Amino acid sequence: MGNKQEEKELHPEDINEMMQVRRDKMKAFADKGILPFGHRYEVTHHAQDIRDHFDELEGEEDGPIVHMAGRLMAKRGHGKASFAELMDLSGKMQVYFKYDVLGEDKYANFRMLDIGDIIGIAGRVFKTQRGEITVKVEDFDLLSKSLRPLPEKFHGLKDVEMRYRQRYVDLIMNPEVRETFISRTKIIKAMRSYLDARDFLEVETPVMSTIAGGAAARPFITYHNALDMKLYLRIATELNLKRLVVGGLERVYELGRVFRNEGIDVRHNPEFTSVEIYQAYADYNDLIELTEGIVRDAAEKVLGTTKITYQGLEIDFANVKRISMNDAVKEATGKDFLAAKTVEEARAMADDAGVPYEQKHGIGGILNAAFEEKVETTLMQPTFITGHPTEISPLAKRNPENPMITDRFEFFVYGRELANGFTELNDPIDQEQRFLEQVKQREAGDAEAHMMDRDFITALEYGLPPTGGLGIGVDRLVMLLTDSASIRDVLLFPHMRAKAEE
RNA sequence: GACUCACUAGCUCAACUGGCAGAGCAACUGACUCUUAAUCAGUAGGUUCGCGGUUCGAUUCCGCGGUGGGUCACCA
Repeated sequence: MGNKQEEKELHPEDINEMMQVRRDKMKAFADKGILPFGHRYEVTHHAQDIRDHFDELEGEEDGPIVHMAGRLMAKRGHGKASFAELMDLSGKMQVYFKYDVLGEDKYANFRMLDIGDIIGIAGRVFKTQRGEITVKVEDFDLLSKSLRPLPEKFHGLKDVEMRYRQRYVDLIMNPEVRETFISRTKIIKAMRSYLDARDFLEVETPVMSTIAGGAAARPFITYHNALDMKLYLRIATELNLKRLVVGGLERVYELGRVFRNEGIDVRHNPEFTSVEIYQAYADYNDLIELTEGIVRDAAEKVLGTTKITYQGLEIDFANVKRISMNDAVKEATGKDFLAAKTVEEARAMADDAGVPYEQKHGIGGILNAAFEEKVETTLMQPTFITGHPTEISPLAKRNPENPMITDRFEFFVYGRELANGFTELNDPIDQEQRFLEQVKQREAGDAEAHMMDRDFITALEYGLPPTGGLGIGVDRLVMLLTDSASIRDVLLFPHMRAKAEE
């Protein structure tokens, strides 16, 4: 007890009784000459390897010795024999500690272990009378003493705030979380290999820049001390990638983080992962096919099928629809906005259809408002919407037949935008006019309108080949393929407000 | 940013209209050499998110604040 008092003075802050007990055990191990925090351990088998190769490994007396390492997740003591569960990357394995095998001292050491401790074991594989594959421990080492108690073994960690803030505990306690993030990595790998196989060059462009362009969004602002200047975190990779196509890198893509200073909800995190892809001499139709291919391939590689179930809804990526924005709106409202000759006429149609719009909207803006209001959330099955108004597409090339609209598409699944692409605007004169229009909107108070990017105009003046471009929201694709309801469930460390103290 | 719901032991959750704050798991002590949410007996563990207020009395009612979830707004 005197010892306990001493320890309390060393850690006066918030060490509760359970943590104190663990610190005492750590000290007891150290007093016995056992390092509570070990060094390396030669692992020969993961839990899954043992299950996979049980036939070769089995043998209480003469089977080979296997070495495993992992976290102790459960202890079931029976006096002089105990079962425990050891969890490694591949899963859990039952291990058996027996007084007769280990001897008094080591068995006493085992009894001192806590759930959560990381140990290495050496033992032989056998099957219990109940038929469970188990490793009978002949020797073990404490590799890392755990000083904090884990959440409850049966219910796991439920508190969503703690799951996001302390993802490491979530990963320990909830195996499906681990699966989700393994899937995330597989999806990203699948996208890379799909693009690499088609001769796309993966590149990296600056995250910090003096102009945040390529999307309609408010940027984060940071500051460079030595240069004494304001910098923006990128909101898209688009303009730099097109510069590279000007430079002759005909097929490029960048898979990386972009940052947008906007609200947070189940679909939005301030930083998110996008992949943007540019292909010279292609148009938006080629990119629609590429989008379909990427998504289908990722689904097949991760799930083995293009048919997924998302939040209870069956979605088949092999069955994709395509319809123009105007036709989709026409179907939903009976109004042909592109037939409107004047803004007044379009406004009357919108009023009639119960679509709210703003004064700044032209015909195209009103069509888009009608689409967002009446169509977007109904697009549950994979659907490519094409022909977006020029007014809302400052970087897309106009449709040759109808300059009101662009050769653009957006890919919707479950009522959400998953990808966006278009034939790139490569006419520097037109691009400059569009930027000027954006700047006007910006000056009128639209913080999300584009900034003027003179150098980008210059690049276009050197000549951008006809090019198709595409951006995919990687997090959203991962959500769909892992059946995750919130973007936070596919981000290892979603953005959280800083805690007041700590 | 608005609205709304939540916050109780390490974790998962209880506590009727305001009346001594409880359980399971985890922990601790003991029993137990094939259990698997092991079992059995016992013990300990709380600033009920924080600060105010109403009340004889607040986990409960009211106000302000914090954090989180959801919906909306903005957007991908």
